[in-house]
Amino acid sequence: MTHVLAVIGDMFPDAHCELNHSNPFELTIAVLLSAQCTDETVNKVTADLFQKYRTPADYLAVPLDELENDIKRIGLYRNKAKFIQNLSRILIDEYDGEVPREHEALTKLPGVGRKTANVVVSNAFGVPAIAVDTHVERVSKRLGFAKADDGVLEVEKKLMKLVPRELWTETHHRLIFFGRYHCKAQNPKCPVCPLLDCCKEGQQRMKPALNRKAMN
DNA sequence: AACTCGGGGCA
DNA sequence: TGCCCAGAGTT
Repeated sequence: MTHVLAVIGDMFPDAHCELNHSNPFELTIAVLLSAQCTDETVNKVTADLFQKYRTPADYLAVPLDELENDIKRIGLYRNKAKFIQNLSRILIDEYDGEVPREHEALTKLPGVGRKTANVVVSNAFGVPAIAVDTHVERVSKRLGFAKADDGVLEVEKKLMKLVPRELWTETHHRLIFFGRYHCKAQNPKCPVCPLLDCCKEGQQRMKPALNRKAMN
């Protein structure tokens, strides 16, 4: 695992959270919006969104359909608009308008699941965490850090065991970049992957190509 | 465990 | 055009 992280670190030395934000509240909104779409798409929307809405009260000051329209370029926008207004109400009523720093409290917010809470605590509050999204899950399974039928919680536990706590957040960022830009769901770059010699799945994927070579 | 939300990106 | 996607909630 240490070797793998070092290699990925060389591939993506600047791995970081790609969602544009300038405070915990904006990060929470951005991660919530990022469900099932790329960070790039989210950033296009939040560029204007964060100019118009700066506080929880701002999101409650407009009708639901206006907020829906403001995030319409993102998928699942009806759910997300509702989540944002309900979440804003709770922040005002129960947390003095601030995003709570506790993981438990975060996951109770509408639209905020385990993955979003992990991203918020690690990127906004400096608490070590490994957020397991589909990229981290896929990469972890391909590299053999988790079993194929493990759920996201199981994958998270296994990764945390393999990596010292102070490296959890960095590990999360590296695995995300590796999965997003190299070890992609479709057409992963196995032929040029520096981890091929320690990746069973990659070797398996490369076999047909080797067989074709042998035929020639 | 399966289903739903959904426009954007990519083949 | 058709397919999949940096999730979370409901049934």
